Amino acid sequence: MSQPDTKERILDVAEELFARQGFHATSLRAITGAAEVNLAAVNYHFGSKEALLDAVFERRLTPLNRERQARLDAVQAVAATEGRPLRAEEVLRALIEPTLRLYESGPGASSFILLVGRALSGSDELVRQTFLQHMGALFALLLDLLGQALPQLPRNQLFWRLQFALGATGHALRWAGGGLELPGGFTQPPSVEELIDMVVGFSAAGMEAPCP
Amino acid sequence: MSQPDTKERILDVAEELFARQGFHATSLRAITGAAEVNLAAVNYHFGSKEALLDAVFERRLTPLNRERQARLDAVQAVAATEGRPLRAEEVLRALIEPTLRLYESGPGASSFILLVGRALSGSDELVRQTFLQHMGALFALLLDLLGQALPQLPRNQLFWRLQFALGATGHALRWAGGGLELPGGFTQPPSVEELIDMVVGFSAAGMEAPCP
DNA sequence: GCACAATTTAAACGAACGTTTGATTTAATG
DNA sequence: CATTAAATCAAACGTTCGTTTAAATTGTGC
Repeated sequence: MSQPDTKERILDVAEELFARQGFHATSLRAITGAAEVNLAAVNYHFGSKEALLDAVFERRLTPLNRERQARLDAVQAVAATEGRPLRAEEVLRALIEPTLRLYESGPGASSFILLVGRALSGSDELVRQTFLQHMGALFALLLDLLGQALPQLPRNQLFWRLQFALGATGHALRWAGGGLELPGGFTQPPSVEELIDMVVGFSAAGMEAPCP
Repeated sequence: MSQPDTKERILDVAEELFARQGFHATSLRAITGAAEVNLAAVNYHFGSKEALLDAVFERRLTPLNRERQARLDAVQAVAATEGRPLRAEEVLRALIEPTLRLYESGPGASSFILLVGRALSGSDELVRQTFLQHMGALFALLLDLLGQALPQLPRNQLFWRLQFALGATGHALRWAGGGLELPGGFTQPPSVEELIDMVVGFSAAGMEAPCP
């Protein structure tokens, strides 16, 4: 018999299958089968399949958002004591780095990274809405801080460039989470460090592009 | 009775529903119901649901890729006659602009734009594979041209930056296709022209960022 | 050890899915 | 008009889905 904690085992398997196959394409029978629990366990412990999705996000996103908030606070504090304006690069890094660093916290985390990447892309509206619900007001704060870092950029341009940065980041998360296969296999995947530097550098340069 | 062309009506509806709800979440009954044709019509005319997805991509992507190829050829020719190296901005524009300009070709095209945006994000592996199959060797050509435009950039960096650019572009396509709702609604959607300029400008700046 | 709640189990529910069938209608051809 | 192929149709196929039920099992407090 496996470990006794049925809820955790269900969460682990659901996280992986929701990420790799999508929410709709994953059946409760596939989840409970892989988790070696009874089919009815999901409805007993979580209530429904949708509530299970919510619990998958909740488990990881609560501590992750706490860390993101702390890093954004720290970035603001450092800029204030140094008497300089915020830099777009450090704001983006405070958002992106904790997410990709989840990769180092265990084998199951890469599935969650992939799930976030796919939630960002909004292919499944239910997954995207559940994700955004857990993100709360973080996007508004992000927009505000980037507005301070790029005061010369019109609000409209700022909003869309942030969207593009999120699009690039989501793509990076999907790669890092193993959700996309390398075409031709001619390029080896980078380390987490390198990927963070690349996507932050790319996004920061895009946001700081001269206004056309 | 409606128009006689059953196949076209099925393609139109399938394009819209596959884009808005996803491939797995769209049933043949929903498609045939909205198209006002018999349930068996899909299997009769296309063979299967998967073959229908293939036909949806085929109808738009064949002429679209012809135009993309022509524009990439033109960009190379102009740079050659002017005796200067390629610019990343014009290469990216040759790829992105024809796609987003589909928006002006009719009301149904926005659904296809959304579908491409979601295929790029790879949330449904079957949709992504079908899409990539129709894209053929275009990605390899793109990588080659961008390598000419940015000769100082290591091949690895180039590959990943192109991925980020595709991620940003995919996000723009999903917005333009109406697949994502504006949060808070505080920003009005831009025109197609503006969106093209913004995403091309963002991506080109990201690709040309100094090597860290 | 007994009563009681929490959990797990096997089985079944109705609904929806993609696909197939065979009859029927429509269109085209000589 | 008669014949034949193409297209449409209603109906059913077997499968899988999320959810529910009620009995069986396990764990807990007295």
